[in-house]
Amino acid sequence: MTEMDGFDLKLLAELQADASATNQAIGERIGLSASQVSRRRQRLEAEKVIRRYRADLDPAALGLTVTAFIGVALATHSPQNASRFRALVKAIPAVQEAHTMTGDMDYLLKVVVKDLKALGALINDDLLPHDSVRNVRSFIAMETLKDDCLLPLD
Amino acid sequence: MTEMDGFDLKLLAELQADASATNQAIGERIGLSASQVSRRRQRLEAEKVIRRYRADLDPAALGLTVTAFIGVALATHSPQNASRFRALVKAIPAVQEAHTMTGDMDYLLKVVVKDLKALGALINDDLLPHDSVRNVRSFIAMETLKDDCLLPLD
DNA sequence: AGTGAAAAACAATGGCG
DNA sequence: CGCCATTGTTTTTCACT
Repeated sequence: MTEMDGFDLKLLAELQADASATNQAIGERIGLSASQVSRRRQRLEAEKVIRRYRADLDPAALGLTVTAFIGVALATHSPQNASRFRALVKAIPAVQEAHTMTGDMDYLLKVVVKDLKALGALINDDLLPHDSVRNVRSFIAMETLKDDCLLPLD
Repeated sequence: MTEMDGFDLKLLAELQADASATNQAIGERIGLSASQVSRRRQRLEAEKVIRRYRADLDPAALGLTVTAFIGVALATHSPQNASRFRALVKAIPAVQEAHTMTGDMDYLLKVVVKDLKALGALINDDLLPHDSVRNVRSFIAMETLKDDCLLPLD
């Protein structure tokens, strides 16, 4: 992995905030020519510092009104059980994030669904019946104050 | 907000998975000409269904190795206190998400930091000393199984 | 609602200072 | 690393169905 200088960090900051800006426009803001922005960008893509480009959609506009976090405790901690649970969460599109956690819960999921009924269905029909799951505890987000997904770049 | 048809949903699914694909390539996959993809895309942008385009960066490549969730209880639930806490989390770049929650914790934050030391500093220097905060409880992600940010589009 | 072919904008290279 | 010119690609617009 190559060293990153201040220009790279500024470029990354611009790109994660708005990837639709032209190399020219970004260059003007960070003090670099368009061709240099292009070159650095290609390097950062090749190095996989930039993983991909994506459109950021508005959940509310798509009728997805409920965000919730679900803490999951597994039935046992056998490797088989863990891998079956992994497959389960990967197969559920509503699951945005899944982390294995320290502390009393084994997994923490972030889910986005249409309404509370869909959340209930997800928990009762998908999660709880699965053999690997012992129990779940859900926390519903009433309001989202911040969700910008902008990594802190020093 | 205009009605969305099957083409729009397919287009959105493509764009949130890979926004660097050309209109031509997307058109071939969803069965539309490049010019139609362009026109629909502009409409979805104008309607703010597409909020923006972002580069998805690799936290590990940037030295951000720790993801944690922090549950926060406020000292009091006065409007002033709530708005001061909002300002606080918006001012901390390490905070990726902040939600007000049902249940026993008032806020749930998702933070990404360099290491455990930085997490400790964030909690002890930024969060706890703030007058609006009563206490916090943190959960550290050991491993992230899924973090694709792809909204479920029926 | 859609296509296809122009025109305009942009990205990507290479050479040079 | 900036600048310039060139080439190839992509987006966007327009005429048409």
